[in-house]
Amino acid sequence: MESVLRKYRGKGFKLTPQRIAILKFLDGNTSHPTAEDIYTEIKKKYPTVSFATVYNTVQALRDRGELLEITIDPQRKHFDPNPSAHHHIMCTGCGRIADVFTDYSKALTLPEEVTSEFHVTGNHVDFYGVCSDCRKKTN
Amino acid sequence: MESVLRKYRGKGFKLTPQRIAILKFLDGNTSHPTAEDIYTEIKKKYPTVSFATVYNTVQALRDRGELLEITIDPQRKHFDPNPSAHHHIMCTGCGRIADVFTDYSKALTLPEEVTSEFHVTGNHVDFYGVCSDCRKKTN
DNA sequence: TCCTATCTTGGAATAATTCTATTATATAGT
DNA sequence: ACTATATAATAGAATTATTCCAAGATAGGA
Ligand SMILES: [Mn+2]
Ligand SMILES: [Mn+2]
Ligand SMILES: [Zn+2]
Ligand SMILES: [Zn+2]
Repeated sequence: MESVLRKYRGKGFKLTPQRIAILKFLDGNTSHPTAEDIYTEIKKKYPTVSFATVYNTVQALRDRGELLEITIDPQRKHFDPNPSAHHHIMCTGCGRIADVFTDYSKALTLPEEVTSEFHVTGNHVDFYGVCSDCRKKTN
Repeated sequence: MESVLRKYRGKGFKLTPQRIAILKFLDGNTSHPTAEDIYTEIKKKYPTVSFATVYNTVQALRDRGELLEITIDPQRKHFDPNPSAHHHIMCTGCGRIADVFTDYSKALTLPEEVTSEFHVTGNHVDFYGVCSDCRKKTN
């Protein structure tokens, strides 16, 4: 879609072919890819693309609030092009990460001993479970 | 305390001097140390200790359910010798991680679209904020 | 079209973690 | 207390994730 690119034009964000490919790959992507996932995909069209470009681009997007770093997986970072407040569930079998769009903000209040010490700026709920595919396999 | 060691005697868990030092360091420790934090501490008494021993020991403890891996920090893993269900808040200034003992389990229900796909086994809430020390500094 | 700040790239550097082969030792069983 | 052996400690290499760097390339404003 052109709309993906329109968002970045004239904002001091250079739209190079590699970046455009990354933006298109991320646009609407709910798979929570790792840097390697992105790299592997972009490499199909731009075989000379480097990891540095992938990391540079996700950092630039993160700095603009267009992308989140997900820490749910102890092994590596995952990236999420949906920067709106939501949560995640990871399958402990295959590592797949899915979205959870429930708003828990009302319930996630903190005790006074914490709020007196911290100015709270955000929260994120990690759920863990086993997906249906993995349940079939282990059965 | 001897009680720390008593828990592991006669359970196929060898109590070597290095492990005892690690267990004592972790016992009641609420600082959520990294592997390096543990290594640095144990090295004071056992200068030849290796990272492999630290990682081997925390893995053994994790496998026994005596220790949790905390993923709240995108930079590195932290370890928590308190395996009971609780949550964390990290200061985005200094990286300090504090405990949150509120029980949110009642509120953290998942929509049917998620529960139909995942057998949920656990959850963890990450809070982010700025601690009072860091607020002073930035002011 | 030209200029230049910004980007891309390969490769090196860094950092976190895991692996491997060897040596050492805690502890169960005698 | 002694021994045997399963388990652990160690150094260092390997792996993996991520960042840094210097040199050449280019997007996009003037
Ligand atoms: Mn998401
Ligand atoms: Mn804790
Ligand atoms: Zn799965
Ligand atoms: Zn702080």
